[in-house]
Amino acid sequence: MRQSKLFTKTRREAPKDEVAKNAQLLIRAGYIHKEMAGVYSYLPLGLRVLKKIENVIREEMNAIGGQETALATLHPSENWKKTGGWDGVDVLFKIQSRTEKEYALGQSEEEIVTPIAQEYASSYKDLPVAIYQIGQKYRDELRAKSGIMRGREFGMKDMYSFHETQEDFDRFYEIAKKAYFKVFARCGLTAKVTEASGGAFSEKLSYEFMVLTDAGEDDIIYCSECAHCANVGVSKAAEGDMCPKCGKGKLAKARAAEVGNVFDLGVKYPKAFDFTYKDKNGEAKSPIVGCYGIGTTRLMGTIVEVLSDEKGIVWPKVVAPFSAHLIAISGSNTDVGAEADRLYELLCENGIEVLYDDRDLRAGEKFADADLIGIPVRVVISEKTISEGGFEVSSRTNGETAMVPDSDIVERLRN
RNA sequence: CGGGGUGUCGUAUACCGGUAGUACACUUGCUUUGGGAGCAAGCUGACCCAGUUCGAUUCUGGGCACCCCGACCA
Repeated sequence: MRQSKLFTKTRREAPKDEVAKNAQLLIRAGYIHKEMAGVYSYLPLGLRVLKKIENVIREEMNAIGGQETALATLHPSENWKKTGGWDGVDVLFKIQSRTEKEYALGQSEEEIVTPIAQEYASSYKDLPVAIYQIGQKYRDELRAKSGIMRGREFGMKDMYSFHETQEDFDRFYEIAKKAYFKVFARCGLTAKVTEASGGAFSEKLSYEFMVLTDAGEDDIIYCSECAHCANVGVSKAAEGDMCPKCGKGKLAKARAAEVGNVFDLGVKYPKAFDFTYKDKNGEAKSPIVGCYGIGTTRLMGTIVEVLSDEKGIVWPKVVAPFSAHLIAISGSNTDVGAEADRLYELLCENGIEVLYDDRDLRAGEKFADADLIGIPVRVVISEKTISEGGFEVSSRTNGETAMVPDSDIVERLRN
């Protein structure tokens, strides 16, 4: 992508109505555009990041047997009335058509996925099964806040699994939990898993995946030595206590953002829809249902919150909009421009995603933009690098700079 | 939803009861070109509705929007 053709531009100032770091940086760098409180559009750069995050999640969900779907987001009200959600879920957006027919906007998909599973999973032979989707969710939040961390329209991956027994659900939960840790690690984050209350629709405990950041909305207590972690309020121990699990570590308190969660929904939804399958003995049984969510847009916001500095965003490689940012400092020297064009074509031919700053600007502005946009690797071509017979490659993460000869550049950028 | 705050070019800001200035962005030209350049010219603005007033962007009331704290939060 030539930056001269990129739809968006950077800006020096953050809008005064955004306080959250994630929104300030993402707007300044041209990733997102605010439409209203809690609703953002994703521009070319932002969509690239979002798609990469989705792909990481997709790969990990597929790896544990999840099957991807695209479920409806405009829902019949009857399904919500059957489960009690029509009156019981206060964040549910309800809309009325011209003919006064009522609909709900999907804030979650149990009401859609359960009847579908009912149609196809009528035998124990069809279980377990896990289906998921990645798409828009709508929640009528009383107060949207924290940029893209809590919106009224947002992206979420939600998976639903159906099992014969509680044991089988527990088995799958462990698998899903490992997959979740992989997702967050690949996105450059360290997640902790907590036990929390299940909310309005499950009496059982749920598990929340938390990433430590002041931009979060939850306070957690966690062990410095082992994996023990719990929400303040649920935890029986307090800050400064010895860890009740390992007995070695001290408990610390911190703010965290919930980037994912898992709920044991039991048989609530199958009961609401009269969904039973036939077991080996021909008896009708209700399947155990599990629900697994990851907020994709919130995850993107969390990455920005955690991985950024005073100059801008520092994307991890796997989710960066491009893998390299090529900057030509040519001035009036047409040789530099020609050499940069040649390298750009070479990288494209080799399948390397590169943002090529071919704009007629001074070096300082290009560097400032590159730092703000946060692509992990920067490649500079100038009179200086040409005279030294290579390209200057530097890391956005640690600032390390090296001269890389022409013969090695493709290989270097692949890694 | 309770409390608090803010609405001025695209963005950030200033001033003012007498019709709005600056910076960046944008357009044109010239110079410049390794860390947000310089000169010149140009374009662009008072959230909406009412009231007070000779006159309102400014004061008052209402509405709307946005932000913050809280409550809420699959």
